[in-house]
Amino acid sequence: MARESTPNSTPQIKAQLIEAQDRFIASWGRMGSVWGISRTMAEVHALLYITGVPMCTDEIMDRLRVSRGNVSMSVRSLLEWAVIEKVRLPGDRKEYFQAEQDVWSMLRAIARERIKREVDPLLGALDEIGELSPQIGSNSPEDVIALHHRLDEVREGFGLITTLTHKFAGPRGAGLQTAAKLLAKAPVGRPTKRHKATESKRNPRRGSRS
Amino acid sequence: MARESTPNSTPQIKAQLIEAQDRFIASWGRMGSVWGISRTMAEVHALLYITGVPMCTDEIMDRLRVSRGNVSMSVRSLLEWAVIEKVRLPGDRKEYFQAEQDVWSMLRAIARERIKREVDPLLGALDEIGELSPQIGSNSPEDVIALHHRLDEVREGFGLITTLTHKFAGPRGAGLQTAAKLLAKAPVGRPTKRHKATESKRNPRRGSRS
DNA sequence: ATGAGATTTCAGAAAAATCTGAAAATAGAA
DNA sequence: TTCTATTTTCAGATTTTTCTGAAATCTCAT
Repeated sequence: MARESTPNSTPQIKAQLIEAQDRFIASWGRMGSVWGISRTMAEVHALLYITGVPMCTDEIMDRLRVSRGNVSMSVRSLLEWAVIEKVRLPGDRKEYFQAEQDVWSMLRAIARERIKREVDPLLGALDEIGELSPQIGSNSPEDVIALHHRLDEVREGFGLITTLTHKFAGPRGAGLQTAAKLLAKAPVGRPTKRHKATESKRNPRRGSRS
Repeated sequence: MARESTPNSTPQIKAQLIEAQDRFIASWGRMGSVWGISRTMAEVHALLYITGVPMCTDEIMDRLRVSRGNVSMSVRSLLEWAVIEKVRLPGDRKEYFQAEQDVWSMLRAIARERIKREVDPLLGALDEIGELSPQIGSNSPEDVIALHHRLDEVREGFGLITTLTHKFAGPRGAGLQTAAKLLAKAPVGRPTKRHKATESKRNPRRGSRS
């Protein structure tokens, strides 16, 4: 039950531990920016996850060397993502935060959020565009038909992805993990015969320029 | 075979068509920034995909209103992603570009690239961190054990994801589509019983504060 | 209610990403 | 090879995102 420190902890080991944590935090933070979340937000999450210790705003500020405002906003987003939660310690007025400790729940949260922010808006836009574009009649010009065809394909592809995400990446449940294991065993589909340029046979350039 | 224009195309319809294309391009471009690729790169791809027409640098510049340098760099990235390809028209010195027309191939490319840029570096870092951190002995302090445990969990989770991606998102083949359909049918896993705070029983704060 | 401590907000500062434009490099035709 | 259309490169400009810090707001024990 860890008191002043943990058993057997030499200062030497403690330093290595912190070094390792910092490296993890840095890597996770770097990824964060690639995921479209701020570096700090990712770092706060990494810190809470890798240490497993609930921390308050000041502790996070000190450890990551970032401003109070930044921590406040990052924490709020993480709470929305549901990958950390508030903890109150009796007799302490501060709020502490602790990370969800199950990796899969974390991965599900990431998947969910990304779909929400990336795919849903696209699907919405696709619907609007479909309505707005010239409707298909008995003898529409071929480029109008092609447009609808492509819009439909994109909608179908991303639609399927959204459905799957809702199915497997709910905030609770072993969905993602199940899916992953299922797929790991499944045989992979045979390559399709290459059909480049499904649409533009030969080269449909020339004309239809301006 | 479309000559001066397409059959039945009134100027009215043509305008609507272009309007719809532009909206698609704009949406795709917006998504691009969320995917960590530049807006222009996404727009170039959208333009080539939605029109289906091979275009040269100047045509892309004119349609998207961006600089030559920007188009050049975007096109290069798209070629690396393998979602567009070069086309040469005999008797024309310019290079034309045309988009892969199969949505799934496009989705696979996106998945592949994201894994390469986001997950692979993380896995590399995790290995390094594992070596660098205090090694586990017969009676290591509990926080060192916990660190290794968490590093392993993360590595395992993302490792599985990488494996799946390599399996299902190769540049050829119907892998992703197969996987998606497979999953769409599969029964979803039963929710796990909630086990919050797996790690920190009670509240392991106090002490170990430094 | 009061007030000390804690959190949120947000305008402006700082940093990062993206884009431009023109010079340099390249590549095809003759 | 030479000439020229085309492409690439990259320093600096622009735009976007993120961060800071302090004032405003909130909240809870008394």
